[in-house]
Amino acid sequence: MSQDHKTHGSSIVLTERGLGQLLTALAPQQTLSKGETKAIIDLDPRVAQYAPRTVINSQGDQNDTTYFVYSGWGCTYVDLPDGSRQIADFQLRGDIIGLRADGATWEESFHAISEMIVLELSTKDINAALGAAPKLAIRFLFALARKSAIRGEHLVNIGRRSASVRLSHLLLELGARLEAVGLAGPEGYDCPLTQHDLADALGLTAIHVNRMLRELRQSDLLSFRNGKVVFPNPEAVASFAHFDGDYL
Amino acid sequence: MSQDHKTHGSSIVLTERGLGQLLTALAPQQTLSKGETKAIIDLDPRVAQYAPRTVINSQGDQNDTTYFVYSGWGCTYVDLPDGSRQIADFQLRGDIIGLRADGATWEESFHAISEMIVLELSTKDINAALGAAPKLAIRFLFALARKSAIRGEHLVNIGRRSASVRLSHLLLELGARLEAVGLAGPEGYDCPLTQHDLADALGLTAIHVNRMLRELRQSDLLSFRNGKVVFPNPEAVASFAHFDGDYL
DNA sequence: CGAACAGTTGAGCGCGTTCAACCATCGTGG
DNA sequence: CCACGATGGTTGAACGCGCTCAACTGTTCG
Repeated sequence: MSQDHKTHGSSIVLTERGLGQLLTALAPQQTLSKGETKAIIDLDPRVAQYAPRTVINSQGDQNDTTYFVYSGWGCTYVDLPDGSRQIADFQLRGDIIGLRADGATWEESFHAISEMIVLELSTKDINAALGAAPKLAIRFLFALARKSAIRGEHLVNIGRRSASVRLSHLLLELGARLEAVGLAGPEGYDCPLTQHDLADALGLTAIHVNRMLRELRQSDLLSFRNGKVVFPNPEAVASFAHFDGDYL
Repeated sequence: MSQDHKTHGSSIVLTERGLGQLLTALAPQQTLSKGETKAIIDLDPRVAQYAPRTVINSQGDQNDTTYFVYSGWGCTYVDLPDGSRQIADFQLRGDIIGLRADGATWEESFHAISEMIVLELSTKDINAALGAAPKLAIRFLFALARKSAIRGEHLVNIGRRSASVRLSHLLLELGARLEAVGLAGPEGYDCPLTQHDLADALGLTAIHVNRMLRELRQSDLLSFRNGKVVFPNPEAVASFAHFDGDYL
């Protein structure tokens, strides 16, 4: 527990070889070529570890950092003047956070939910490197397009679906994303989220999330207790939630 | 009035010089260099015109097209099994739609609200060209990052704000985006949206949008009648809606 | 042992919905 | 030319989903 993990995380020193291994694990959707891996390593990324429930980057910070998630759960969100919070997306292994135009402001905060290990790179350096590594730029483009599709699905979810469907859909999405990086099976997964986190992602209150979870449990659609999400009947929930993972 | 404008639009033939002019108008946020413009022209884009209220691209279509908006208003949305609709974003002059990984499916529909003129390019061709034109790839990356930020703000809007604030926020956002491309002043703009469109973007019903518009009009915050949005007191609405255009 | 935090359950309220009319405008065809 | 249907907008009444307020339980950590 470093003295400054709240804003900077504790730094971990890795050999170049270790970094390469991290990176191969970082691109689950699309394997990086050797050249691409090298392009990132040349940027001299910092590997940082953050304790659970710490802020990694706060909205409005003039912070020039882009993050790659190696392990743990995080979320990007915005705090509102009235004290409420909206989570835009959860950040899991392999996700990229904060990629943007050099100089553009970053209007969301980034928070570690469980303990996280992330790669930190200078956004400016990345932008410079992308010019020389077009293949890498395209990969980032597609990663961003995927993230954008996920946000689109969240919009549909919050805008047009009932609370119980909304909740099941999100838990199914997280399951599918975790499965893609080998952290879940079709029957369930470990989930460090609180009911409050879920509420903030779904535009609900924690109290109502609680009631919906009970309802879903009682209808044998899914159960979320003690940090474990379980789908007793995967087809049944998917159909109930109108979940189709093609957008992922 | 082509016989097939419903799915394909009527094609317009332009000289290379005309295309160049179109493109300079297309990148309002960031001026394209000559080389970049040429890279796009080399892709042999098709200029198409769509009648108001026609579908340009339907969700699930195996369509390999990326669109650039030259003029008019459109929206990307998804239709749900129960007949409701969620608009993810409105598409205005200069916006890019449908950029994605080669082969990735496109889970949203694209609809012309007013008459639209758009550039159509093969996504595959774009992907190929980006490899050779890294600068262009970075521009697209940033355009996408901006779109992603807009979606994030829409999530906040739908998830955590009351109907009247939500509505004002969206109308302010559209105003700011139009202003950036020279189609609006701070005091208002022409808007071809129906109350139903607004409802579908905001996760509300058209009936409630109607009531909120009346409320906002009566409190002198904004008026939207006969296709014109007017802000009698721009500072007052912005403060009421907690609108800060930095994310745009 | 007590404080802090997450989860649980109940009662009642209110925002936004649904259902139902009705009006205004516009393009069309008899 | 006017009748007509279609579309978008407007208003009222009542319902209900999800919220607020409040109390209580369970667990973890100092």
